[in-house]
Amino acid sequence: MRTRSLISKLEQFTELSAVEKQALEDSTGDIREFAAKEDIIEQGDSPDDLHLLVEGWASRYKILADGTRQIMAYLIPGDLCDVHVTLLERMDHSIGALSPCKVLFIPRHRLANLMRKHENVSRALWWSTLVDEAILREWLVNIGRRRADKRLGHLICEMLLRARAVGLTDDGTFEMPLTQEELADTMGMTPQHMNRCFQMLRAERLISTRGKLVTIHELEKLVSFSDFDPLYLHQEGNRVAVGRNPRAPDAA
Amino acid sequence: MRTRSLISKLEQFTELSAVEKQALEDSTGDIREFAAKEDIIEQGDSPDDLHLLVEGWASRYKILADGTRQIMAYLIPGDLCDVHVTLLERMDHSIGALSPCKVLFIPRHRLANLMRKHENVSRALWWSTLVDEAILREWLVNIGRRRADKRLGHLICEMLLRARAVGLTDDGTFEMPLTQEELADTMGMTPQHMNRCFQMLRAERLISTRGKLVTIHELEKLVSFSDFDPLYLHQEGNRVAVGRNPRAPDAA
DNA sequence: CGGCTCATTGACCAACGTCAATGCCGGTGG
DNA sequence: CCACCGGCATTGACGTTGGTCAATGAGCCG
Repeated sequence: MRTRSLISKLEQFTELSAVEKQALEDSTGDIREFAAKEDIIEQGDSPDDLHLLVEGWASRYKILADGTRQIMAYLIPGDLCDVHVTLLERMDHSIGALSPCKVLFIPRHRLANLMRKHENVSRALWWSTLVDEAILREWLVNIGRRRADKRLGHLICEMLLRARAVGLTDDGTFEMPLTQEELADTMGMTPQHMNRCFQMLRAERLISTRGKLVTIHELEKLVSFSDFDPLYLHQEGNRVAVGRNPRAPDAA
Repeated sequence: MRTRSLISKLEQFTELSAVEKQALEDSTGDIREFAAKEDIIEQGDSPDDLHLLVEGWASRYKILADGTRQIMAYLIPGDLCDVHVTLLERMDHSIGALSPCKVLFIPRHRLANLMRKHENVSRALWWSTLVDEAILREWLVNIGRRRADKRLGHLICEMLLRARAVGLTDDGTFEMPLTQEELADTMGMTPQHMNRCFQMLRAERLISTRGKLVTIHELEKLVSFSDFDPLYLHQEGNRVAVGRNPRAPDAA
C-alpha cells in the first residue's frame, strides 16, 4: 500500500471504505526518489502530476532577493504537495526535499476521476488542504506572537502530532530530519539563536535529542510551555490525543 | 450589482459571461451590516451561509492565551470569508469587522448549485481561495524575513494592488481603515514600533497619510524598498500593473 | 468641557542578530 | 587504519532591532 500514510491521515477526518482505499491506491503512478536538498517542484513549474510524499520530509519555501530563505511548510509522509496548482498557471514557490524522499506521482486526470467517482475521498482530500491552510495560519501566529523558545516548542508539538497521525512516532520520540539552520529559516531566526533555543528546551528538560531523534518527555509540559492548542490540526479527538496515542502505530 | 467587487476580482482570473455574472448575483441572500470591531464570525461557529464582504474591511484573527492578537488576513470588498468551512466542523479562528462593514450572505445550497451549473464560476472561486492562501504564505515570509519598516512597506504595496483590483483606489492613494495597533497585530510588532515604521516611510517620502488615506508617491520606489514581487497575487498582467492602473475604476 | 481612542515621543532594556571562532562527527581517500 | 575534509552544532563577545513603560498630544463626540 503506497498510499498507507495518506490513508492513515485522511481517516482522521472520515472512515474510508475498502473500495475507496483501493481506488485511491489504483490512481497512483510512478514513485521517484529525491536526494536531500533536491527540489521536487520549482517556482515557476506547472506540474502535470500531483505529488504525494511517501517517505522523508520536504519543505515549501521561497528564496528572497537578499538570498535568505523562508520555509513556509513542512511536508511529511502522507502530505500532498500541490493539490490545486492546476488553477494557478505556475507555482509561486518551490518544494524541496529536506531528507532523502520518495514521492508518488498521481496523474491529474486520474485524480480528477477518483474525486468524481468517490465523493467521500474527494471531501477527505479537500479537508486535508484545509488543514494545511490552518497550519499555515498557526505558523503565522507562531512567528508573529511567540518568543523564539516557545516558537520552537510549538513546532515540535505540532510535528509530533502530525507524525503520530501517520504512524511515525514511538511514544514521545520521533525523527525530525532537519538541521538547525532549516528550523531557523522556518521560524524567522538565525541558526545561532535556534541553537540557543534548543539549549533552553533541553535545560528545562522539555525535550532531548539524539541525532535527528527528538523526544518529548512530558508532552503536557511542552504544550503548556508553548501555548499549544491542537485544535487547528483538526485531528479527530484532538484534545484527547495530546497525551496518548490515538491509534496503534501501523504495522510496517 | 451587489457582487460587483467580487466579479471585478474574479475577472482578473477569467472573463465571466453575462449569464454567469447574473447567476452569481442571483445566488445572493441578505445583506447585513456590522459595526467596526464587531465579529462577523466567531471561533467555534459553523456558519450556514457563505459571507461575502461588500463594503468595509475585516480581518481573520486569533487571540492567544496571553491576550495578544494575531491578525492573519485582511478582507476587503470582493473577498469571501469562508468558502470552505463546510468541511471543518468549526472555525478555528474569528473574523471581525475592522471598519463598518456590509456583508452579503450566500446560502450554501445556492452556492453549491451555482458551482455545479457554472464550471467557470466554480473555477474562479477556487482560484480566489488559492490566491488567499498564496497571500497567507507571503505574509509568513514578510513577518519571518523582513525588517519592520520593509514589512509595512510590503503590506502597503499589497493592499494597494488588491484595492485597485476592486476599483477602490484613486491613483496611488486608497483608504486603509486600520489603526496602527491593528497593523502591529498583523505584522508581529508593538503599536509603538509600528508608529516608528510609519515615520520612517514618511521620512523617506515613500508614503504619506491623511487620516486613513494612504498615498504612495512612487510605487516603484516602495516596491524596491520593500522587496515586493506581485507574482503571489496572481493578478493577470501583474508585473505591468505595478505602475499603472490595469482597469478603469468601475463606475459606482 | 470632559472623556474617549488613537498617534506620538523618549528613556531604557531585552531578545535576537552578527561576527568570528572552535568543536564535533561521519565520510572518504590513501 | 588513519588523516583530512566538509557540514553542522556550539560558544562568546558585542551590536541592533524592536519591546517596555510612561507620558503627552491630537482629534472626535456627546
